[in-house]
Amino acid sequence: MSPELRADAQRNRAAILAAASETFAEHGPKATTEQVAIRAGVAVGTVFRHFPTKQALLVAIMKESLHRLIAKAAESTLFDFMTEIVDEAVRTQTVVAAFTGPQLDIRDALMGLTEEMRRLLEQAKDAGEVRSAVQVDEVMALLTAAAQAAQQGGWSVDLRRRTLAIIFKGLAP
Amino acid sequence: MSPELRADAQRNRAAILAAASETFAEHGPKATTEQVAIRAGVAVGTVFRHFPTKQALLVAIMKESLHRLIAKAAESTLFDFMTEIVDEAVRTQTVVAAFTGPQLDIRDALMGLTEEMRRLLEQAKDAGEVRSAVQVDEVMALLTAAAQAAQQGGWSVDLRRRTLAIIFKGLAP
DNA sequence: TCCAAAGATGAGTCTCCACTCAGGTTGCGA
DNA sequence: TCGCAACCTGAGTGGAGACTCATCTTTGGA
Repeated sequence: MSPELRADAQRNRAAILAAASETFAEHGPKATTEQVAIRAGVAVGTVFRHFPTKQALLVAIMKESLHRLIAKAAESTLFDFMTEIVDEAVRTQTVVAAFTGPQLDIRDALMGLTEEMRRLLEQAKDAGEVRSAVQVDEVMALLTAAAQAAQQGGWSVDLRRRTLAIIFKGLAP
Repeated sequence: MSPELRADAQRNRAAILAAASETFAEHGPKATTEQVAIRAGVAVGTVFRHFPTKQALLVAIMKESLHRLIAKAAESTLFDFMTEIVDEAVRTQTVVAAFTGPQLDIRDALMGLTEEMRRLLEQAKDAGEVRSAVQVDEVMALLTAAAQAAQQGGWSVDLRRRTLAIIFKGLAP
């Protein structure tokens, strides 16, 4: 589909993605393009050759974050998965940014995450761990709220566990 | 304490505070100083004469927001108060900004809010509406999380009610 | 090996915004 | 009423950060 990239271009693109992933995870979306370029061992112009805008690069990273999460959902349970996502949000700022991102591509990935949540939710209901009246949007709302606040408020592991415990009790029958 | 302001200066200061309150409530902390100045019918220089930095002005507004909330706590119950705060957060962006603000002055006001929450929490425990094991920091964490997410996610009234209902159930005995 | 096209470079442009200050205006005490 | 200190004004300064592009370098097919 894409007209083959030259070898050096491929190398640089990979380096930029890796660097952006780390940089945005660490400093959030407000990290500069130059920070990414330096970390990738490349000039700013090169970053813009591969990604037309900083936003486009960010979106690529956020999608990657979400897809990594979605992949983990397969072999998990609702409560474990929610815990994992909140923990991941504290680790990498990109996750929370993705939850708030208005970009179309991200909306799609978020929809994918929602689908997985729906599946885990049904599973939890069948196991009698969650009230049958609970809806997915409520679970997603609670999840994004906890993830966002945990990250921005610098919640300790302990506080995260206790807060989630209250939420889980709220979901239980 | 302060050396009397001239009449016009007093008028302008009041206009600036009112304008800033509306502007920041509407557009959040990223609103520009010039937007505030225009709304106050004043030149930018005047804004900076009354408040040394934009941050200082923002802090003044955020403190005001918090104190207004604290005042309402007196004649409310825990669950009603939490609902009210989340609703207010959706209305005025300043509230959420205050929850995340690292400024010292705000930390003080937040402490005041925490004290009120502690009081309402004890009251709710006595009424048998909340488990005695629940701690204030957990309640504050859940509150800020819901407020922040509701505001940034544009939660509908309905979703806010349903989400809070789950949290309340999680707090109940 | 050679060279044209693809790619890389990084100083420079552009835009936005907080903040300043020289010069004009106004309130108010004497 | 006068005079001046307190105020106000808004064009200008400085810095940050996204993005560009003329110029140089590298790749890979002939």
